[in-house]
Amino acid sequence: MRDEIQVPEGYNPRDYPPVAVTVDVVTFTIVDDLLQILLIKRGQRPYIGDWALPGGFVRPEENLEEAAQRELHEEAAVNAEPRYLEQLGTYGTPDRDPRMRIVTVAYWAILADLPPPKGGGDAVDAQLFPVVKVEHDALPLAFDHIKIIKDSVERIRSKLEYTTLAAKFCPPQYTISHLRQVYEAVWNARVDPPNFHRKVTSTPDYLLPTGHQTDPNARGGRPAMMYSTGTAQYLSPPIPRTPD
Amino acid sequence: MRDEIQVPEGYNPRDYPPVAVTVDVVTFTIVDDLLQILLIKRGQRPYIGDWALPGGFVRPEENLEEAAQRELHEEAAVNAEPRYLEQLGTYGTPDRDPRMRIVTVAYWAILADLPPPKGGGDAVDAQLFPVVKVEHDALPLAFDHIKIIKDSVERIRSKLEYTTLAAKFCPPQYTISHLRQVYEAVWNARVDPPNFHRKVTSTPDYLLPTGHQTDPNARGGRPAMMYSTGTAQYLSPPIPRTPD
DNA sequence: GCATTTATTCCCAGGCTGACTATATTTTAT
DNA sequence: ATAAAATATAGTCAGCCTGGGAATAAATGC
Repeated sequence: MRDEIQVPEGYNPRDYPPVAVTVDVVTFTIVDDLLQILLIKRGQRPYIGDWALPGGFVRPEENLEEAAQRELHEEAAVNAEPRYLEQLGTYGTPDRDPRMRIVTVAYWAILADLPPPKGGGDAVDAQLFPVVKVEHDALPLAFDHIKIIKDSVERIRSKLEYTTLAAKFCPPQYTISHLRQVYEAVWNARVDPPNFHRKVTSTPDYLLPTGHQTDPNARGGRPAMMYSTGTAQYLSPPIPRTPD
Repeated sequence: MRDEIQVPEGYNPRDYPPVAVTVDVVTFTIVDDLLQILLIKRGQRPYIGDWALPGGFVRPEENLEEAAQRELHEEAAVNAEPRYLEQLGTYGTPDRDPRMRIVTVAYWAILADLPPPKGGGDAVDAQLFPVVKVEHDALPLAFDHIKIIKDSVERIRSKLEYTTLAAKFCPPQYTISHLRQVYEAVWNARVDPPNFHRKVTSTPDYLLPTGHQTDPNARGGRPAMMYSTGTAQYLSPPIPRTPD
């Protein structure tokens, strides 16, 4: 009961079903205390004029992850290296692209301090959108990208519970309040400052005191200690979202 | 700065890089109180004679998940439907297959009561191997399948901490001891019976008392209550693995 | 100075946890 | 039949952890 398409020993490398492989990237950043994602406006059919995730074909000699990074640079005109890049999952419903069978490997990335919405000089029409708006289906999105986005949002929200990834949104030195604002933006919920302070400082090798104080951007209030990020990858114990 | 391989509006559907898409499936079952996975012996080059995950090309009209199920049936001669099937991740290093660029979408499945090692009458040489042996690199494995297997083992071990998936290994009615043995097999560690009992019964809508008692397979000891599986998907609270 | 703001430390009652003991109910050994 | 062993399940308890808040520290704005 062998697979009919099973490849015999001396097979012709073209004897495989015509399927194309692309990558798409959900890029998260925090602007105006809101979790936002980067989308580009489609300039061609199908879904012309709709918003889509940056993405494109995987080239013959590159890794999937390399392809994701490249598309981030080329399609979204992002200069900075992503602070974090992780595979989300693969979406391959046969009719997800009307042109042909396309299987896309989705990635999600954390990019801090994304320069103000690109597209200024380039031909690239890239723009940031708050996740809360996209979640609300308030934007025309191409293909099955709404599903990819929703899956990635759930992933990052969940990962903040048990990993130290929130620090990737922060500059090299940051305060615990800054970190807390990351959590509040990603979870779109309030987090109690005293308890948050206790929790993040309880994981060893996570927040390294720099000795420096005084938040330069302070707008009143007691100056905060600044920290840099240690080697810890996981929070112990986790910081659960309140079911709210 | 557009992608050179960017597809123009009236593009030729063949203008995409030659990449093939396959699925591979890691099938978990418990035999002899050990977590085991199903592997098939390769009958052709490359890696002839080595063990590999069941898998094959995705057909033009089928979903990735459908392809995974089909390969489980065809390649591994498994009759039963998997109790659970989940995408693990996609592996696409350019040289992972020496013949051509192959991107494989890996799935993992739970299959209970897998009939004794197949291959009796079929030409399929499929066999179960304890995960502890495979983890120990005690088996010659094809391609990058050792990595896929290790990733899937970590996934299932982790998922037993916070989901009700362990019950998928059990028959329609089962005892809490049976469920505990699933945890012990998957985690390869001892679990304290009284505390386990308290923990699994604390999640609402998880274990439904059937009223029936008497474990038919009992070998001494007080008979246990039998339960069926409710609708709960997640454990609240989770049952953490002890770091050992 | 005094109100306001933010950071950080303390406090505490209640819940939960792991480790353990105790009891119930069966089979197996003698 | 009786004891011993095996298994299931209930109970105990000290210590940890948690969320909620109060208290204190240290700055700015007026």
